[in-house]
Amino acid sequence: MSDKKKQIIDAATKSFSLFGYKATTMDQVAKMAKVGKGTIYTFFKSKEELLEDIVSSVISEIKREADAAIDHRLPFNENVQRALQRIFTFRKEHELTIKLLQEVRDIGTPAVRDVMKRLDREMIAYIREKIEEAMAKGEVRSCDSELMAFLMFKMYIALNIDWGKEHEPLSQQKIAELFDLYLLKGLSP
Amino acid sequence: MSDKKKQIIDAATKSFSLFGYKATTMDQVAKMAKVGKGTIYTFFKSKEELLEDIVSSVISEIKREADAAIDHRLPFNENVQRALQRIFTFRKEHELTIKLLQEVRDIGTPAVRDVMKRLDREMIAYIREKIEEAMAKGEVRSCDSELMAFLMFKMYIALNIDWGKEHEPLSQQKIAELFDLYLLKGLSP
DNA sequence: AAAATGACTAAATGGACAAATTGGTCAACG
DNA sequence: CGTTGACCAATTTGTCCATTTAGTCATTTT
Repeated sequence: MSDKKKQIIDAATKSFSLFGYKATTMDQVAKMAKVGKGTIYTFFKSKEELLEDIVSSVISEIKREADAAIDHRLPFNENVQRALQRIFTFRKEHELTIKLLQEVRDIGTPAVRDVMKRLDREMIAYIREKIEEAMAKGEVRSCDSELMAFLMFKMYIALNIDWGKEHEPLSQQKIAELFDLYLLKGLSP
Repeated sequence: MSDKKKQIIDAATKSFSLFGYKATTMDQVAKMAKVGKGTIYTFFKSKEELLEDIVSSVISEIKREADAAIDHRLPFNENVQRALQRIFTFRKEHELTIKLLQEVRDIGTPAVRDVMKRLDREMIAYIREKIEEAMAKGEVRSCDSELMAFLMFKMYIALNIDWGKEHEPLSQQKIAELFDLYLLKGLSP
């Protein structure tokens, strides 16, 4: 990748993280990246595509991190939980995802909504892969992997994020227990 | 309840259902109810309280309907599903709840957000009661009933509402199966 | 020639101000 | 005493106009 493209991506990432997508101007990105504004448009056809590219990188990074959390000697239920935990820890701790999610909640910028929806879909697709691998190995019984991944994702959000809004947040340990008891029990072969 | 109060409640319910909370004016309600505007304020201290009272009635109505769906000769898992099904069918089919939920999504009117949050909390409390009754009878193993009710509620939303946004909606039968397999299995004594 | 640039444009946004609307009150009424 | 609608303060809406912004492209730089 060219030097200038990297500078642009770095600058935009920093600005999106700091001010959000809407409040970031292309002039600002150009200045921070120390390039002319026109240069940005030789690499990206619009502001929206710039965001999409950056979020694609984030998605790859999250998948890499989730993969790193997986230990193939451990059973499926343990691994899927480790992966989910990493995914949501990332979302909660990385400035860019924090800022973008906040922007969706507070302003509802359509471009950001779309891109965060894609992030969700990709995370579900990732979990789905893991389920299918486990199914192939006979670690879990056969099931609709898309639906199962969707359910795991939603349940994790419920436990990890939603519950904490009106109650004392659950420990990772407690979440793991519940996950095991209620969701994974039904999956055992 | 006085005649005039009923007229006011009926008019407001109709107007909220038709135009939403924000787009309903107190003058309009007064006119529809064929009373002076001041009369409204002898029964309700504000527009918000009028909404709250109406939603309280809706909550009671939903609970009554859910209760009617329960058959004490059937096992817990069957009954809890029947109740949940009724609850969400109500939300999807009644003009008032449809309009108010739409208003929260599209405009985010704070008063409506608050009142719909309360509706959710009350539904969870209702499910919680059913769980505790079942626990007392030994139909399900002992557990944190609040947490369990919360999980059931969230899972039902995921299956009944969220899944359908990006996939072919699930049949009630399929939802029941999944519910049984994944959530209720972990609850069996 | 290819890559980079920033002045430029059309469109969107925001601010300031007036006009209209609305939730809530209360003196008067029957 | 229950009811009312004219009235008020406050918010919302409509309307300018100035500013800002995403995106383009003729020109410059390499």
